[in-house]
Amino acid sequence: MASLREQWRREAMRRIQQCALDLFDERGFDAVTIEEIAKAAGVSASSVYRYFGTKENLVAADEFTTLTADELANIVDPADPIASLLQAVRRFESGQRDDGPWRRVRYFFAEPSVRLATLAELDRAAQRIAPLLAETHGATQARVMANALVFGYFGALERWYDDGGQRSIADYVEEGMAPLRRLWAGDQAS
Amino acid sequence: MASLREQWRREAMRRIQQCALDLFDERGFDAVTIEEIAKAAGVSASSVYRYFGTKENLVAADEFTTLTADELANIVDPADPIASLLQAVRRFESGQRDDGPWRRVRYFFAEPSVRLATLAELDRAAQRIAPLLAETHGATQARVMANALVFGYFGALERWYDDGGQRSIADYVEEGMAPLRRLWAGDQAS
DNA sequence: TTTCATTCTGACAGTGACTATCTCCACCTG
DNA sequence: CAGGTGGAGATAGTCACTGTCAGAATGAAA
Repeated sequence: MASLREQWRREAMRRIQQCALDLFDERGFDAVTIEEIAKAAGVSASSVYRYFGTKENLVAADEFTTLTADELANIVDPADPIASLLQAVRRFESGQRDDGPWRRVRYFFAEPSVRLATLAELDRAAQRIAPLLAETHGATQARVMANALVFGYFGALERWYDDGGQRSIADYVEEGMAPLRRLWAGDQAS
Repeated sequence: MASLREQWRREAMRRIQQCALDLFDERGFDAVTIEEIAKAAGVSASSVYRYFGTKENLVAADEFTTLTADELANIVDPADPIASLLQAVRRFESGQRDDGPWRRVRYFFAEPSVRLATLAELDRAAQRIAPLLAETHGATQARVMANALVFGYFGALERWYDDGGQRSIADYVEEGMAPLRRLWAGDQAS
């Protein structure tokens, strides 16, 4: 399954993303062109677009997006999705390369266009999560709850950023989303 | 205050938006260029950008954005913001011109780039609403709740769209956001 | 009414993100 | 190894968007 092509593709994507972040950190997001990133990573501009689609996705592209429907269903617990979220956040925080989440997440809030791309990611995530929540609620309520969950997380993440990223992200999620959690606490009893 | 210039500006914006929607309906969003819209509305392309900033905002630009901080504070009731939202939605639905909300809202969900612009609008709205909710909760919880509120509304709106826009939007908001409302029901007692 | 300052408009040129298309070469398969 | 496939690079083109500048309409002061 990990064919030679697929392997090389993953490696190229990682290299492109690293080069892009290096350049962005050095000269600012807007001042760097795709052409320069491609040259730095030793690929063509076409490939950068093939892999990432947009310039913003060089930063906003999340491992989360690549999950299959089955994997997602395994992660999300319909009875307590916020616990699932917390678990995923903790894994994300410890799983980042040496520099931690700050380097990438910084751009979510510092660069408006990247913020937008992040909102798009979350929107797509909510669309995938909503059906999983429809077991306990109706379709409309499930859709609302999925959005509340996903974008509520974004709000907590922004608070983390506004505070300078000192404490852990999970702390902010746990504190900020505690009220939302009450919404599912009732379901468990039924 | 309604100076001659301001008056003409409002009229021009309305005309540009109408021409844009006409062209979009006729030939599709992507197939229409700003230049064509400008020509149809009898203004320069520069003016279109001056007024709306982006092509997407020709559709997504909401009266909501133009509210001052004071007006917003008057609308949003921190003790029951969902009631405030419902009120605003009902006013919006009845206040639309003859064709109803469908014509514009359709693009929110049919055209991906417009959807993005709408998310950006909502994001900005949440940032403004969060401080108003901070009286009852902490800053982080207020931020999360503001996002849950605003993007939850978006979810309900999408359900309305998916169902073909037959029933009223307020119905979907009321049904879909009922669980969220419980979060503030506790505050009233205290 | 004339004059001056301000502000908005249109025109123009430029940038760069993104798309479409083609050719070519490296990988998989029989 | 031969033929098929799909992904990579190169190129040209589109168009959203920006910056700048001169000129015209506005509003106020002389």
